[in-house]
Amino acid sequence: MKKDDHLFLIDGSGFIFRAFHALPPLTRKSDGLPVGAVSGFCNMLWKLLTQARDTSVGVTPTHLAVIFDFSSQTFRKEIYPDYKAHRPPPPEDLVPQFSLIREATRAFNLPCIEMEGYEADDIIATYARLAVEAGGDATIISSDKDLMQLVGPRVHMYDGMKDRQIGVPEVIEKWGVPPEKMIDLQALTGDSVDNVPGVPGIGPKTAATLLEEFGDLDNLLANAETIKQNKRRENIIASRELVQISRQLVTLKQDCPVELPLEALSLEPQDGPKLVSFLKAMEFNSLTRRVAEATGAEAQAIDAAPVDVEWGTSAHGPDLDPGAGTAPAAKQAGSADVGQGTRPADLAAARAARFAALPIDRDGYETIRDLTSLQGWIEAARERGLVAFDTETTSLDAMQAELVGFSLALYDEDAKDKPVRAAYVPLTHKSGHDDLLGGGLAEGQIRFDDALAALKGLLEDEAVKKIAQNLKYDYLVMRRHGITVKNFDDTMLISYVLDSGMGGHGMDALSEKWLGHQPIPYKEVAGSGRNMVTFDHVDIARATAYAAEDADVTLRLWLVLKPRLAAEKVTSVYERLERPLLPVLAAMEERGISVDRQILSRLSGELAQKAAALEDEIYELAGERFNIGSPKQLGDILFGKMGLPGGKKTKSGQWSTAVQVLDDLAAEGLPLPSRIVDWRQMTKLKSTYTDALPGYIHPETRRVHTSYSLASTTTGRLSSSEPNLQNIPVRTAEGRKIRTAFIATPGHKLLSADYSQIELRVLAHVADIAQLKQAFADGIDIHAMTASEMFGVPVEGMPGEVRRRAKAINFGIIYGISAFGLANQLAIERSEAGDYIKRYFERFPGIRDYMEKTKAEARDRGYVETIFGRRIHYPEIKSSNHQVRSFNERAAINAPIQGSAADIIRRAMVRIEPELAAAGLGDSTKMLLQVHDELIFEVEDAAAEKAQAMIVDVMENAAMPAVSMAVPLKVDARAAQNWDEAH
DNA sequence: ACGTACACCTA
DNA sequence: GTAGGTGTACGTC
Repeated sequence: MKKDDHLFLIDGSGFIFRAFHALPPLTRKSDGLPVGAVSGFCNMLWKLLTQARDTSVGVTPTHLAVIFDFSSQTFRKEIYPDYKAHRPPPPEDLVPQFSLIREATRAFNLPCIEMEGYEADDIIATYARLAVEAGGDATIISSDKDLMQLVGPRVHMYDGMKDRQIGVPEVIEKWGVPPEKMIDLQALTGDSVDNVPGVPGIGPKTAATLLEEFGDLDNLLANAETIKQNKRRENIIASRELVQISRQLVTLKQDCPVELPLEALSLEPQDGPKLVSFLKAMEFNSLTRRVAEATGAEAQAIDAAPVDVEWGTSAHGPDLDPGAGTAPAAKQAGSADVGQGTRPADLAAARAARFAALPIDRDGYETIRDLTSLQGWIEAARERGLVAFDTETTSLDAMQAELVGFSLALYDEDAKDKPVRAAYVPLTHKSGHDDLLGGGLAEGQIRFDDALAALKGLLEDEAVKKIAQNLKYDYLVMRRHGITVKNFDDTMLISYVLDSGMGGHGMDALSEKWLGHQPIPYKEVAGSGRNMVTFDHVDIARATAYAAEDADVTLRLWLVLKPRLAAEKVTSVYERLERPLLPVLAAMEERGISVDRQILSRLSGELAQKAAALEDEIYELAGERFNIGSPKQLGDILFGKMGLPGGKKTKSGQWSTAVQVLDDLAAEGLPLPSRIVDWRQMTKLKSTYTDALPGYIHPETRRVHTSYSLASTTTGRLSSSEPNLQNIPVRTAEGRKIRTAFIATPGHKLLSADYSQIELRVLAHVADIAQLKQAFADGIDIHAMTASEMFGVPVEGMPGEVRRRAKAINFGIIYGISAFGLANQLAIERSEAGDYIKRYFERFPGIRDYMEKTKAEARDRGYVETIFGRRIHYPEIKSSNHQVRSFNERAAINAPIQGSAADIIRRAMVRIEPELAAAGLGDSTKMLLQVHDELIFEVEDAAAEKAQAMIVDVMENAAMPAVSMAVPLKVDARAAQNWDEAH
């Protein structure tokens, strides 16, 4: 190679992925072979070979090579085992294209270079260096930022898809640093795709600023102490060592022992017939024609080349099986049950130690493909009386999900090295790919009905304990096939009872926490986004690894967690408040509630008209059109352009346009803020409710089925989602109209029963406040009583404003009051709010004592308790950060109150259905919804009165006999045609 | 496609 | 001041 020679280095691996995602899907016509990326690749190569001078590269190559990754096992994994650890498998349609692209390269008569242990980027770096040393130039065909560190006066990059040259100025423009500092920048920011660690909170912009200021990374790390921003300084200092590793990871190796010398990359003339033969085989007709014309080959006379396609696991291509080799090495095993005593605490500790040490063996999972084997597993489960169970389906929505398969796991106590074995039973996996027929059933699956019949016997067997994670989901799926799971445990609920406040209770989090094991992410099995497939299109071997692992992990979690319930004395919380609620909620979800589409549609139209009219007024008043829904644009108009007073900033420095701010401006008589507040209300109601709710109407049941989460609050409350039916508007008349769309079926009524002031009653009970207890016993207006005590105003003829303030204080107490918060709520000075609180505590010293006692308990034990023994942990209550500590203190004060109320309604919910059934109301009265202190039923007209009395009775006595409340619980109930009138 | 900020609905 | 979920805008991968 000599001066003026020009080497093109094509990043083949990068191109494959980019082409696949950027280009429309293309398949070979005759057999559906996916070839979109191959087509893009061939077109680009041809263009570069024939017209490079006419593109923005502007030169014709004299040398050219296409470089590929060999495998993901490179020297970088030795430096940092997690490097590229989270890579999902390539999309199914891309797999066969890896080998095709290599064949394409050879068909073009070009060197195809890959080296074991090195990434394509390293080889490119090496050849670029060699070319420059030989006096030539190099152009790298790629847009990957990882290669930008190589850019210099003699080395350029070219983005073939955008026809854009990338030189030193372009790198600076995009990243804010010159190419030689790209390594430092990448080390600082890290790379989430390749799993290169960086400094948290530092992105490209911050990194560039820092490098500008300190010159380079070494200098930055040496002088990190001088950085002003607290968080940033701490993060950089804490990440020092990782950043050094990251620098090694992102630095390309320019001295790979390449086999081919530069001379071997010299461009040779095309072998027309060979190339045409390949292109014909790919059925790229227009390119075939162009190449034939240019090379003088007789396209008609040339046969399509035989092409081998590698569909499965290939020696090439990155991480086709990310499951392999990523299982953590066994930790210090220690002998299995040494030290195991008979006490639950010892058992729990020994189990935790044992299973954390025992690696998970995905290769040992079995795929059950015939009924006899399944019956064998079921028999084994019966012998043990214990089996872990998990379903695989087509949807996260249990009401829509189609069963695809299920997995089982069994425990062999005596098998020291392999105590858990697991299997997957595929049922409705599809064969083949997206062909026109949609793919029939894959072979080797048990007939659906036969498998379900066998499974039904097991799941409904009271003598066999079924263990699952988040069983409510599987329970519902099985219910829809006529199976009711009996005798179960749910590891999610066990964890929730044991460790509320200590992090999530999902399987991945629990597995990581207790087993030190990361289960295969769902994304890696089914893909994500545009490429996601439903589970029935996952290859059965992969599905087995994923599904059986879930059952395996669930069983291990149960073995670790279950003994802790007794050891930590919270068994009754689990057995009385959690486990029995699961079937109750499943039934409520399965029933759903009837929502009138027409009412919502009419409301939506009304809201749209009102919003449109307001929009016109707003644009007129503002003097220009803008996006009213953008707080940023709105803030700029109000406080920038119009210069209105009273602007406050949000914590990110934007103008606040919160309703409080706008209301203040509206109170000054300004029309614009008031229109905006109205517009917000209209569009909120429209988008969140009238437009969204109809989309949740189930196609078959024609009802709306929310999903309740039993374990996503810290306090014991439920949460509702998809849709959230716990936040349907009620405060304003406009909003309440939405509730009129929730209706009873003909011949029925909706019955709403809600606890009156339940949290204040709980407070009166737990804090033992004489005046409060007396007031509730006498049925006095509690807020008026509070106001009377505090301000010495008689209850008779009390001004509304006085009562409103007392009410805000009462709520404040429940929320762990602060002067800051109360001042905000009442729009008064902080000092005035402080005075109120002081006066309140003078009148109700017992409340102050209770709060101090609760905080001390949280500090001493790390948790607080509800009156039924539910524990809520506050691991950060001793934080040295004042804000964090105060927040935890307020939450700890609130938790026993909110949580006890939540426990009471849970108890009511568990009891209500058996009571109704015993009274012969089981068929006529159905519980549908729970909204924290309210239960909504659908009841036949004739049964409404009797049901109402019974429901009120159960709810008011729900704390008994576990706790005898020092104040009565009061429940208001009403039945009507819709939820608005019933409430 | 995904995450965060903001705003706002409920108890 | 407690506990949630969702829609929109907007920035980044």
